[in-house]
Amino acid sequence: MEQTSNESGWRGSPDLWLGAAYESLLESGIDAVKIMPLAKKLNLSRTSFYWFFKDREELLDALVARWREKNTGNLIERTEAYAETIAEAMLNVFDCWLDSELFDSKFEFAIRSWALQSSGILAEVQKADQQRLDALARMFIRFGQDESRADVRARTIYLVQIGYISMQTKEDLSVRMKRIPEYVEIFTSQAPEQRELDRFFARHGYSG
Amino acid sequence: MEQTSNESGWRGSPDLWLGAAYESLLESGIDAVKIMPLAKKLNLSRTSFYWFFKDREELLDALVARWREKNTGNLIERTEAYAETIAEAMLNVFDCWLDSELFDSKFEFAIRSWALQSSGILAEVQKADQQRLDALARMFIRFGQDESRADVRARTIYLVQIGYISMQTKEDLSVRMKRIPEYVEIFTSQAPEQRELDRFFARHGYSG
DNA sequence: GTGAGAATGTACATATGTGTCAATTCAGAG
DNA sequence: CTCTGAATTGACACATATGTACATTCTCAC
Repeated sequence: MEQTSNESGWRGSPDLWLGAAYESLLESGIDAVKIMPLAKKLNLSRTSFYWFFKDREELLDALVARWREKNTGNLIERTEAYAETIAEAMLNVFDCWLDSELFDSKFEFAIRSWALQSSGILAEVQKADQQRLDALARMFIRFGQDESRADVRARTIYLVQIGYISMQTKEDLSVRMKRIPEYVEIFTSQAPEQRELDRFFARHGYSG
Repeated sequence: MEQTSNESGWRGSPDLWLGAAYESLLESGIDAVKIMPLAKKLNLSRTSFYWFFKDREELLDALVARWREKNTGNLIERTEAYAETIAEAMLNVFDCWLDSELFDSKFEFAIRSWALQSSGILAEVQKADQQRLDALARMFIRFGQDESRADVRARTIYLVQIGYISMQTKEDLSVRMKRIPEYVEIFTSQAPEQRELDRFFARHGYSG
């Protein structure tokens, strides 16, 4: 139910409204992020919203900022993590797809859907895509792939994940884990070592 | 500007409204498919809509039906087309991603975004995903892959395409064509023959 | 406790959307 | 030419949204 920054006796706060906006965005898309429904959800008078935000626009901007800061940063960080082999590096990136602390898939999907109706958001999304693709390609190059190969492989990995998000599948951890070795092999042309897999499974609390 | 079934002297028709709805859906998402804006777009009185459709609901249903009939059918058909090698079969499927007559990517994306806010649509989309994935897996099995491998590869191909759609990239034909051989190799572990590529390029009016 | 100002609430003006109904227009058959 | 019913329209009732102005309440520091 999201109830941050409520130390002071006041009921509302920018974060409270932003949190409610976030939830509505994920559940029903940007057109559901309206002040009246949010007020009802928070049991606050609609107009008190305007004490914290100039208008709806300002709330939406805050929402985009939140997304920008979370998803792209962590992904790039994972592409740069220490790894001995390309297979291990790949598994580092997979961390993002399994840990919602690192990458918020539902948020990502909601933002991309929003991009359909706003060219400003579309530009944001495409900037993020480029940054992420570049980071992935750098990873392949670091492990000795030539540039064109690195580019297509970076794309493949990234597209699979975006596709996965867009499918909105709710799968069991074990189902997804079973596919991991095969994915690593497809994306890197190199099967992961058992110890690499074990390390990966362990950090996601899965016992193969 | 879409102006089908206008033989009779009347200005409106169910198809005219449906066409306008389709355009608005693709441009701005399902929440933009409202009767008032459509009427403005068509220069018709808002209320004449109700002569052809019971209500907005009925229009949206017609929109989903249109999608269902187009995209899934053609994709499955391409997975079953004649091919001598798995690489050639793969290229048959790629036809869909390059020919908007076979697969309407923007339509697909708009429907998937809609699924975010409607559980009915989500169910439709997930049924379509399953049918398409099954067809792709059957293709790999036909060429001798074991079931688990076929499943992951089918997924990879499909997810890449859904991801591509979700990225909403507008790329040059030549840029995409250059990546084709590499994709075939990643997805099938088999490089395509030059003659296979040539046949593919030819049917998409591209001279390598 | 009291005052300042942070936070909330009520009332108003305005815009956009849905759907019904009764009146009207219009194309084509007879 | 005129009748008929297909297609169109404007007026109405209603719901939901935004944002402003002003009054009110509540919390905390003093």
